Amino acid sequence: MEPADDQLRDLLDGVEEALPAGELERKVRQVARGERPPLRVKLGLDPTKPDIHLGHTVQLRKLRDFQRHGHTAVLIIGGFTAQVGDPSGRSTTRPRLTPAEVAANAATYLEQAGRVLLPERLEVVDNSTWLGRLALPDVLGLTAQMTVARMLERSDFSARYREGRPIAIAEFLYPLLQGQDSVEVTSDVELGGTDQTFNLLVGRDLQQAAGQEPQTVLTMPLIEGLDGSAKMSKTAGNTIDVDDDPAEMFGKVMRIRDELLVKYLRLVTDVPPDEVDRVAAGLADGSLHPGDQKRRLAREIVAALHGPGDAAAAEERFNVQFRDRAIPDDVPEHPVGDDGDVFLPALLTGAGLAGTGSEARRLVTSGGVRLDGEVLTDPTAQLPAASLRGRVLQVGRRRFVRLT
RNA sequence: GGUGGGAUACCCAAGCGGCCAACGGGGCCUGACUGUAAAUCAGGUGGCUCAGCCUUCCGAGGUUCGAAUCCUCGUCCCACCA
Repeated sequence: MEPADDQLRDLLDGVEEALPAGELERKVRQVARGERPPLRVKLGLDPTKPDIHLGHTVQLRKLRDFQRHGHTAVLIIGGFTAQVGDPSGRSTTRPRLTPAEVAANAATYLEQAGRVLLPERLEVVDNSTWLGRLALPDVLGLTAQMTVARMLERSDFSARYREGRPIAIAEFLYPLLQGQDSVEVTSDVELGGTDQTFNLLVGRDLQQAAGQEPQTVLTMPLIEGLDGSAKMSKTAGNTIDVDDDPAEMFGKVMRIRDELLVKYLRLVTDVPPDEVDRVAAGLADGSLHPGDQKRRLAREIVAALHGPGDAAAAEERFNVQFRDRAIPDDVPEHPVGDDGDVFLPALLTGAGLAGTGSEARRLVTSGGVRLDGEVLTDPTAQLPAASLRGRVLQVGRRRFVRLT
């Protein structure tokens, strides 16, 4: 184990809050002195949606930091808790998922989380293995540890309560279940987003009641999504998904707001902290151009999740499509008939470039449809099928189809 | 359990018998500008081979020449009281 100071600087980089203050330092030093085994660091992911996005990777990356320093990552797939629904930060009750949906999501989560985590010093467990076996007396025992008043101290609950929106009793149970996970895996540290603080602290209480040393709580900042305002979430539809293909991922990163650049650089890339500080200063005094730095960010992110080769290819494609405003060469194909005329709105909907004929007409009317770069103006054009073969139909700046 | 109020397009929200495919805002889409950033500006945002037609305003009936608007029943939501 390396010197504890270096390790601590690394582990605390980007961390929003470490509770209680100084506890992580103490634990890490104990490990460094050989007074205790490597730390067991817990991160829970509820497979409520099919894909992991960049927001999740903030925590996964932190978990990997611990792995790199010799600690053990305990990744909990919340097969059971996903069906309860985490109320954190929610203004409404989450829709409940079926076990089948949860199982399907869990499979993709594991694969996607694996792109960030190291394969060694990794434990993966599904909390339905123990939570699913709790009997009513066990559940009552858990609920006895928490008071309604404490639950209502949470801003998300109190806001909902005040505004008369429903809070399901199952939602009160959620933090207790998450805390029970900590008892089951005897975690020394638990990671989570800042909106998880309450849940993470409940784990401490339950561990103490079970005679365990309570876990240290480490919260990571939430990152904003593509729209720049809300936190990144599937519900808001503003995610950059781990599973996005390289070109799409590169393009999405280029679309984030400038204000988020430094935060992303710090939280979702391997760029060293000192370097991030240097970039931040350069952007502030105008010596660095945001466009260049965003390119770099996009390269870093795509390279980390797909590979350097894919990152270079994605950037090249980006240059062609947006800098040169040319037509990329790997566009999907759509067959046109052999003979007769093709009605333009039908062609657009058939190729998936418009949802309805009406929408297609509107797109043409507003000048958003191009054929080989040439703007089409007649919304009801009848085009000879033979003349379309091999040409590229385009809607807006991003959607292309090659007619064959 | 009682008494009031409400359900309008993706979201919020006007409309309260014809001028309503339905004001306004948000979001989203397209265009201009640009660094596929932000900000700004313009247009669009139910369907349909579209100067027209068709289907919409929680659901089912009804009144009327005519209903999102009035009546009846049903469903769901909210507030106050218990």
